[in-house]
Amino acid sequence: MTISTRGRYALRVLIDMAENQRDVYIPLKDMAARQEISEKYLESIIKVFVKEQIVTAVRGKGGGYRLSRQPEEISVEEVLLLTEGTLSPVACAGASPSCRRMEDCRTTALWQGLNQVIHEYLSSYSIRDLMAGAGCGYDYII
Amino acid sequence: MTISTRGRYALRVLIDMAENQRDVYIPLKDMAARQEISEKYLESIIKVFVKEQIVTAVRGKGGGYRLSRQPEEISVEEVLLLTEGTLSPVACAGASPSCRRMEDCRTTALWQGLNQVIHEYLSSYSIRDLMAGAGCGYDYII
DNA sequence: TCATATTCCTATTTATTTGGTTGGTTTATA
DNA sequence: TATAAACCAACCAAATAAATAGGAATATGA
Repeated sequence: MTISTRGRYALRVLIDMAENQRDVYIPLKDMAARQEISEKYLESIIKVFVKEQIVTAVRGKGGGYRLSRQPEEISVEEVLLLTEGTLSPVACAGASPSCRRMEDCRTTALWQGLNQVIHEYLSSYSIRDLMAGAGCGYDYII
Repeated sequence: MTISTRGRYALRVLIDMAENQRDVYIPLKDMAARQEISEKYLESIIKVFVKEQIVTAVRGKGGGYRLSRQPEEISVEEVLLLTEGTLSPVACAGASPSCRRMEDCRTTALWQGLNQVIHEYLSSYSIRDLMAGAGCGYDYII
């Protein structure tokens, strides 16, 4: 039951983009250095966000990446769904449950409930909430 | 972010034990057949519950397994912790967080919060709650 | 114009975890 | 004393995660 490096790195790099957003594009290289993540690996992670138009990319010298939306318009759940595929802890509580034991399974509702609390929690946070200085006097949400 | 078959099978077999508990011991074979799980694999899963004295085992002919405690005294969280090792979705929110980036990491609190909601949810359910006929008029919790 | 800096693309590699299987030994009972 | 049960220690195969490699396309600015 873990969130993979892909998801964690994705979040970190989107926060990095949000915090360093000026009117320029930020080269992957810079973010990889700041976040101490391999450039090539990060590249493969960021790809899907470009495709989903959460991030805008510009090629060539002077190019780089920037967020296409405001940080508060990007939810943590959305980010993790794109990297992890699903956030459901078990297949039977996911988008298309399929298990021939479901009918007399005692645990289906348990998993669906777990799914629900995870969904509620993760959808309640945006990239903005994770940026330095956000919320409640701490640097972090509490 | 998934609960492995080990955890799911463990829950199912403990529920099976609870539902079929008379004054006799239940052979692994019977439960494996009812739950459609390989005997040998189930054996390797059940081992830890015997060790932790959640289940009592009796060897030899006429032997088998039974719960050592009442179903309401066994929480779902406890069961899953024993099979999954940890329920923390990321290492930095687990029992012994260790990441040299923690100090200026923006996501630590997010993961700790997620950990917390999962903990609260899973610790609120016992094996009893998952048995057929438990709670609220449905066969399942809702 | 052309070296340089960037993203984009496809494939390959390596490590780890998951989900088992094999082949027994030991223990108790009817 | 045959049989049915739990116990034990390896081993294995497939899938997934976590990168790495090597370049092609594209834009800039010196």
